Amino acid sequence: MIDLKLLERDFEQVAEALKKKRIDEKLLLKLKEVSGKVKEQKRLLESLQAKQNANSKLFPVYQKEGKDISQLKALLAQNKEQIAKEQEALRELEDKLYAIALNVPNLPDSDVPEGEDEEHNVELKRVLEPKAFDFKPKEHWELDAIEWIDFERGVKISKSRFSVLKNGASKVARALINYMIDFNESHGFSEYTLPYLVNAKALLGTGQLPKFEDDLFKIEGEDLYLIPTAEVPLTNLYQDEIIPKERLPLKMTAYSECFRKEAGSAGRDTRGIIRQHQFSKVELVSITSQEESDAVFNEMVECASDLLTSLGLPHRLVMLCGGDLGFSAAKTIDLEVWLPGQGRYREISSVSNTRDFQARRAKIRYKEGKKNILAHTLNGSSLAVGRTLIAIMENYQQADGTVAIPDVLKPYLEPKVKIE
RNA sequence: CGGGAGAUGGCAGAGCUGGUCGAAUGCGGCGGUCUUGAAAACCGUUGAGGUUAACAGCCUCCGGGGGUUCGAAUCCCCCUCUCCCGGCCA
Repeated sequence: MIDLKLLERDFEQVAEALKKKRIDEKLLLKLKEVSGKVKEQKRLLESLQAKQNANSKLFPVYQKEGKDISQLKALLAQNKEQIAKEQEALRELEDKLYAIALNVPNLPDSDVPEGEDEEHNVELKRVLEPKAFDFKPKEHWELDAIEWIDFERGVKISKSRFSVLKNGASKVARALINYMIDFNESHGFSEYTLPYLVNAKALLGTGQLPKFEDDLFKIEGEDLYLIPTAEVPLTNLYQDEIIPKERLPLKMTAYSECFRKEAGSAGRDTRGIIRQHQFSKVELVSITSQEESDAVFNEMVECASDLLTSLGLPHRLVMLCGGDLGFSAAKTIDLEVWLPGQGRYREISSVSNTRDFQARRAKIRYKEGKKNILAHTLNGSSLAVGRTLIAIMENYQQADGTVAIPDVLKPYLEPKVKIE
């Protein structure tokens, strides 16, 4: 949630920043107005409550003195009625406030480039040269000689956009998960194993709800949803907590399956396993003080980039422009891996700093001296496992249709499995 | 899924015959005295959010929601969660 005090104090700054995310100033004006009304209503209600409290305390005194209390009683009964009325009014205003406020995205950082969509993202750097093939590289779903992915049977037992890995793909995917987690641990992230089902409060905390309910799989009759990313359980581990500052930054990593309805993705990436309803991912989440979030952000980007480099996968870093930035993010750097079959770079990781946006929703704070301060939360895919698998398949494919294995993965595939 | 007990401040744990209770006490934390230093002992301090120039005052919060009352942590109803017993199960 955005800072309503900032909105009140410096409307121009907020409006200017959110222009990058194409948020209409009118909406913000409305928000400011409602926020002001809430405050005013609260003041009114509180003065009535103060009166009620003060007068109620007179009862034991009057009784001791043997005074008549009937008049006082009548007075307070009347006041009570008014309190109920004003309380109802306040509730309505607050509902209105949250209905707007929870749907306003985070403010982009000042260094986020302007732009409509992904066309305007800014490439920061490229790492590793794509290697030259002396044959025409195939796309991953064309490498059918090795029988690594079974699309038809995945659909048969579930529905479209579900698939089955087998043979070498299963082995490599599992090796990747272990490798990534070990890699992250060596960079100071500690490992967690988490629930794949979380409640609405958690999803509200990280910003998936209330606005993006359509993208989530919900369990019927329960207050539970399948997680769209481990970011949700990981970040919310600390919801409603006040963390001593000395314990920051908290750096966490977790493997999980991710589940997304991808309601708006019809027709895109329908072939292969680029875009699935279920996919594996190793995630990074950090909770930091306000001062150190930039430094940790860079560490996370570097961690993901180095991981790709260690796997020998050419990739580039891209700074998202305002229009392409996610709802909760103040700043995002995507890592795009080179897919020779497609002949282009495709997103494989995305690292975001949400500043205090999620922390305000989830009430994640830290204590500095006597003060409680909203933390900064950051998240990033270490790497999406399925897409990494694709990248390995396409970048390491041989002329005969088999796939070589990156050296760093080999220890994770012992005892040797036959990969072909 | 059935039966029983419970949910209070960082933790433990009183209060629950309704009224100066945001809440005793212990532990922990912080500050101090003492000490070469530390421990012990002693003194003080120590929940969160909002309003505000203000750590003055005021309001809200004793799992969540609703009710009774002038007044509720305390009484009533609903929900959720936790623990114990049984059932089922990896």
